[in-house]
Amino acid sequence: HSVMAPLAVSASRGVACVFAAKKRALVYILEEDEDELTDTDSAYEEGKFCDAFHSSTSGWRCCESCGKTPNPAWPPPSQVGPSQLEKTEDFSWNTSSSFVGSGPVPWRIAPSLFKESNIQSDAHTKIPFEIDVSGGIDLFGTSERLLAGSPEKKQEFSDERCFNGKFRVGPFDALQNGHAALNPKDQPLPSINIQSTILPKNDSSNFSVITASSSKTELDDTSQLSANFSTSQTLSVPVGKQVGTHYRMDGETQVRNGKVLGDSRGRNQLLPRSKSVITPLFEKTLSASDAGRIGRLVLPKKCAEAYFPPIAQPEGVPLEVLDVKGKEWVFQFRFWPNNNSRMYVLEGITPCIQSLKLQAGDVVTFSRLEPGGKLVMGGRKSSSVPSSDQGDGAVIKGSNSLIPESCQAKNKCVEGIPVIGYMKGKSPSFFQPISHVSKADIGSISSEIHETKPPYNSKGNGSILFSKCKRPRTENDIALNLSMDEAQGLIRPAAKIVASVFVVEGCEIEEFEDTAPVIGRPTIPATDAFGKQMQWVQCEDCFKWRKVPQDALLPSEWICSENVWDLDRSRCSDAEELAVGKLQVILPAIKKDSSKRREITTKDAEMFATQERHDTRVNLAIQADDEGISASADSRSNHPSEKSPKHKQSCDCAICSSLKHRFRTLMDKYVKQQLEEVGESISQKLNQQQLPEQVHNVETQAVPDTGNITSTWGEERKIVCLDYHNMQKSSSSPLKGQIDLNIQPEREEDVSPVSESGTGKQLHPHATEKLFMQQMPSGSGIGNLASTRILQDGIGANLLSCLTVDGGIQ
DNA sequence: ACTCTGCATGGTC
DNA sequence: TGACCATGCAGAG
Repeated sequence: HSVMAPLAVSASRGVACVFAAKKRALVYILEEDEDELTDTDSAYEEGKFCDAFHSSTSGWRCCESCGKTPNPAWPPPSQVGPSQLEKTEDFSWNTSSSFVGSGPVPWRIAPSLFKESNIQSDAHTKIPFEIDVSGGIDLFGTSERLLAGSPEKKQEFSDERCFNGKFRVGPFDALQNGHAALNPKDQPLPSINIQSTILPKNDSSNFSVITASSSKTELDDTSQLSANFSTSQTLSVPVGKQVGTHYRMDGETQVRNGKVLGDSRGRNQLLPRSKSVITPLFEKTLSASDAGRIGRLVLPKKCAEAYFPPIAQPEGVPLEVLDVKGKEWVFQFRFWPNNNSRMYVLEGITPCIQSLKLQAGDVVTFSRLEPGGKLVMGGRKSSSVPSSDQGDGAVIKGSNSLIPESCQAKNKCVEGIPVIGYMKGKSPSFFQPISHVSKADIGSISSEIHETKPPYNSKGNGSILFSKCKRPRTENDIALNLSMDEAQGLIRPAAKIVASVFVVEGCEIEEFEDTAPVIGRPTIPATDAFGKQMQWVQCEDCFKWRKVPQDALLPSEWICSENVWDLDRSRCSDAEELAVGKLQVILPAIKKDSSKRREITTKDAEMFATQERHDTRVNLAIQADDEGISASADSRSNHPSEKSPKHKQSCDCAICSSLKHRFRTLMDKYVKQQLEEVGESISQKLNQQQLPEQVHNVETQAVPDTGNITSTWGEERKIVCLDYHNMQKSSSSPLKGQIDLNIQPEREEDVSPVSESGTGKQLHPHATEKLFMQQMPSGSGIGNLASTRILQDGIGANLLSCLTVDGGIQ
């Protein structure tokens, strides 16, 4: 440890620490809220590096024993031409002066997905995209879709990307001999956690770059894109049928227009037939000069230094590049001295640009194809990516015209998180994490160009959230940033639709094909006397509980009249199937007398305010997704209703439905988790007290002969579900457990009871928990969960009641 | 006169 | 204020 001295620290957002030893260095950017990494211990403890810390060996190095090695940003010496090797000598990472150039690259992830998982990419994690494509390389983004890194964990497909040559590296610019060192690990908001690292690989100054790729990729029906992570997690997505896909991956960094391309989605513009790994590097919007006849493409300095071979002489080196068509080009990669700096250019690109039919305003992308380490150059027509690079700017669907000039001119404000998923065709991307998703992103998505926006801000702003775009971020922007992850959690597949689940970086990704997710009224799964699966649902109007088929997908405002399965109970005036007493045993949370709903307390008001904020975000997310760019523009500053149609409670649009359904799923999971804890406590209690008979009692009471609660989730879960329902009802919300899709953002801070009372809706899991806790008597000594109470009160018949009550704990 | 090359300038961040 | 980069421009070919 002693040899590892911090070379640089402190960044406006986050802390960058550089450790160098024996010509090896590592830049590590800490998350904003993380404690400053001041020693290697912490890094090691966080599992950033080797699985085993080699205390006997100084410096970070290619760890043979762990198999973790720096990720070469550029092909190893063997793959680099002689001239390049020559140059590398000039750029050796010498001891403490190792870094020059880029500083921390801001990484952001889709909030929710990884928020829970708290995924932290291993600094050495490589997230190239293993692509198996049969459609050839798509350079124009007409068929692009990216999978990327931080599923959010930073995201957000990871996120530091370089667009137009600018890394989002914060104040920390570590350059050595003109080579940028990137190491983004920035996850300000709940989002995809992406880390990018450039490590000096050896004395010959080859450096490694771990890039999080994020790009959008739209694949043809036969294409397959898979992201192969060094962590052995793989993502295989049948692109052609991806309707809604949750990607949760940690990504690496890429640069796009100076921004590292590193989202959770890897742009697979390059689609070789054979399985190859493509690591998106960066992209740049062609300027007039770039696209001019001169044939010189100005390369973003940091990108050039990070991903192109190091050059010591202005003459540079010839660079072989493949285009999407597989054609090989040779450009001269060189630089001009400029203000004591360098201006990197690719010369001789005109033929290639023309071949790709690119022009000023279009985007040229650079990726690296493995094996071989060849550079692949792609392009994307600007027309296909409306305002894509302008990110935060006001954007109108399909048009760049509304992009703030400041953003357009410099391709700044490129922000947003790579679209996590997308809806084929014109469907909005349900799963795009609103967080960090710029309006432009939304716009591009809605326009069938599922473009991934590098969150990277050209000028090294370092944070998507703090884009240098002149337009001040509005409250709605923030809401968007916070809501998509949550919104994602609300989406669930339609009835009978089984999502394909695959795991990426330990995160489950649900993929739905061809069927938009839906939202249904919460129900309580159960089994009837014949052992048949069914579910209980409460009428929206009379609050009576009815049995419906297990596969029944009910609208959020389901009422008795819609009970087509039991016409004898298709009216609110019809009696319930179960006697009150029995029903209460089964559904203890039921409170049939709405008049007895407890009054809203201050705490409740706060709780509801939280809900409202949450829902507002969801609402915004919905709008953004649903209405594309125009919606985004609306949501930015105005209440949805002011410029766009409201989503009614009964709205059955795909987005609303999806969110509602997803919410239910999420709720189930949450409840299950909580109940597992409760159950665990109970089990412990039982073991301690040795009261098996009480357990029996519980089961007996919870499983009446009629309407037995299904064992699908276990008893605990059932109980919580009931409580959940009860809480909903007890919210005194006129909306009764529905998501208010039209909450005004302006009211986010409005915590008045009046406000709350009018915005009752389904609770976000966390909100539910909060409410749950708030409902517990403060002096009851109840801990975080009812389990505590259960332990205190014992188990058995008290179990159910202790968890449910008129909105509180009995 | 035109193109290419290298550098300088100025705007933006 | 400095870095970056788009573009202009002058000199050379």
